[in-house]
Amino acid sequence: MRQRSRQAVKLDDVANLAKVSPSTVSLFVRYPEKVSVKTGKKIQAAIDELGYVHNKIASQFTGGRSSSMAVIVPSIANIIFSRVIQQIERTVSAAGYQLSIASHDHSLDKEEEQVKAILQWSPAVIAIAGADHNPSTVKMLQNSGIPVVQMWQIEGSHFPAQVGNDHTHVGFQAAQFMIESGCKKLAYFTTRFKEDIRAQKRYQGFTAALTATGLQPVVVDIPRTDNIYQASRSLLMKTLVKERGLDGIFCSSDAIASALLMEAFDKRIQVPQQLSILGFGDFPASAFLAPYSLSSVNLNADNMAAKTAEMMLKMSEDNAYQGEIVDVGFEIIPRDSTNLPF
Amino acid sequence: MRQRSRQAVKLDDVANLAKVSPSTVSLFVRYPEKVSVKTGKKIQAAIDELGYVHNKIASQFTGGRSSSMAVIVPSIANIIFSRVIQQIERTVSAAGYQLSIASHDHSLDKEEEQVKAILQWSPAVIAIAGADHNPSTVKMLQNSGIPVVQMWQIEGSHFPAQVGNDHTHVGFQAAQFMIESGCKKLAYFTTRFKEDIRAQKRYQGFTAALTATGLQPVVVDIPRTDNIYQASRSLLMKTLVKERGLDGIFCSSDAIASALLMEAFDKRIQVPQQLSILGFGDFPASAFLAPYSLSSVNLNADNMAAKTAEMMLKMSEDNAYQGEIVDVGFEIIPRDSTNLPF
DNA sequence: GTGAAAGCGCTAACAA
DNA sequence: TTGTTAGCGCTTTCAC
Repeated sequence: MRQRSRQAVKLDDVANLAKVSPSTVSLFVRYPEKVSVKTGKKIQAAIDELGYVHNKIASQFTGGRSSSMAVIVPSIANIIFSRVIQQIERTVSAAGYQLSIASHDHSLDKEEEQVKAILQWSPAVIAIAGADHNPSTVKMLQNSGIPVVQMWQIEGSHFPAQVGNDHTHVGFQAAQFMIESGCKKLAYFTTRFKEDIRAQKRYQGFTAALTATGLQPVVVDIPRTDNIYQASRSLLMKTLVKERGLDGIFCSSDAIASALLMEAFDKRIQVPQQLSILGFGDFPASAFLAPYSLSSVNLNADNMAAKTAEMMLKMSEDNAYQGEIVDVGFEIIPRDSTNLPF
Repeated sequence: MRQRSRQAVKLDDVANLAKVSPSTVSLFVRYPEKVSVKTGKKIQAAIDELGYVHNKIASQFTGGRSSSMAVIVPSIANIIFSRVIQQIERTVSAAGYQLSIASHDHSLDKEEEQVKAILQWSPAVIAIAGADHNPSTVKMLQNSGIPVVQMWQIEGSHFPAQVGNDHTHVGFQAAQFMIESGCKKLAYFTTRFKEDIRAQKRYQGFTAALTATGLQPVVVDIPRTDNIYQASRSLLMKTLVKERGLDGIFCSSDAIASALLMEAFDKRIQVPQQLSILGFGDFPASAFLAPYSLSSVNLNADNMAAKTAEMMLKMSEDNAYQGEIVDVGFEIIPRDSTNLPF
């Protein structure tokens, strides 16, 4: 690793030049308002002249105050997470925190490693997606004394701070919606079903609603691939042939759903008369697809991100605040790809 | 801010329990292979028993080795950046680095702030998107002694390490392609034109190619909005009416392009006979849109991300390595939305 | 509002 | 391969 040369300009140098004590400079750098205007000006002049950069590493080392935060998600590239990360970054960076990110691609072991690595930096707060982790991951987090915000999902009870949705419930409502809109045989299209715990939860809810109505769910687990659109499209006709009478599909993401929509159009399958398609995530494009717009489950992700960021800040600033459980709710947005429920 | 309690278990405690010296523990924690197997086992046992977490802050403070890296982009939510970040995170975290991210939404002043904040943490390397920055931003980076990888764009000469594309050239080639495929009147659809410097560069190249052929470019700057798909769609007909004879559009992203494609379909505009549409970024969905797939400029973003990450690691590990300029190239992918060039 | 003194937890030399 | 020693740059008392 690159050897960092010893810091060129340090706080003491600024103090010397400004003819004040180091502790005054330290105060000024962190809380400018706590220093008299006159002294502040002198110090600022010295800082500018020397090009001093405040050393956060030394600062945090000494003072025990952390001004970094971390967020751990399965995937950064997934549009739904990237939007959330974007918003969290915006909020916490405006409050003076540096944001670290880690992703683990739905591997609980990788997640454990990522948590371990993050704890070594003692961030002020950690936001982690999902409720299911390796036992040792949970233990590490709990022992660390670092506050955790569980996001995305509000199931499970490892942490008192949770912002997100009950995915089992989402799945249940989705099935309900499709049944009420007239579907007689339903499938659940997903990918990485083995790894994606939230997708499993939604499927559980989906199944519960179906069996309550005497229906049998079909699962299609789209093989892992470089391009989910291609993979999804290639499975539609096969599935329709194999599962005769299939007239409704609930997808694990709008990417899958819009791919199916495109394939249905190409193959002249009437949507929604012959086939209803319901997405998940309500991507920005979904409302504006042609010829059919895509019905989808909107997760209030922006609201979730805002609430998560807010809670992160609050937990960082206020020791006593333990967080709370916020169900941000969801909404099934009916568009062209599904019939209206009767 | 939350007051971190003094560290419960420290390296010295581990050393005491394992009956070795602190420096041996330190060595073991960082380079396990440099300690004898026997001693290593003792130390590991002590670490496990005490639940010791290595303090990277103290480590970095003392030793001057940084094991964090930072990446600065205009936007995290933009699919093209989120994929790049994902890949960089994967690579550098596998090499033991923590990745910080910052975004500035195309504001050079915000970028400057973000750079300042990041420098305070003295990361091992900084990757920054784009070649244009405030002069003081460049100065800060250069004075910091921290290696910088300029990514996304290889124009400009502030830093010897650059990975990306020549966006002026991309714009030129795009125009060339559309002219050769028969377009007589071309428009450039973009958004945030004032802020997005790369979009401007592409437009410059685009214009250069047009004027060389005696054509006049039209620019449509889509107003800032919450949903680019909606905003793009709503501008197509207006533009076609206003700019009679318009028969080709080069878009600043595949999001805009696919929205126009949808709108064209809805309005029964023949694509590509009446109107050619060329995207930028080659989103995963673009090849699989129906009824027309979208022609687009593929930027080899995955390759760019890989090269960037590789260079970041190399610059971190090897003091002497100054980086290099890598043009990852691009490819215009002809699909249904454009005619074949004659 | 400002200054003096002590020490945070670790690593880098060096020595053994 | 392991131990000893010194000190990184800052913040935090506690004075004044």
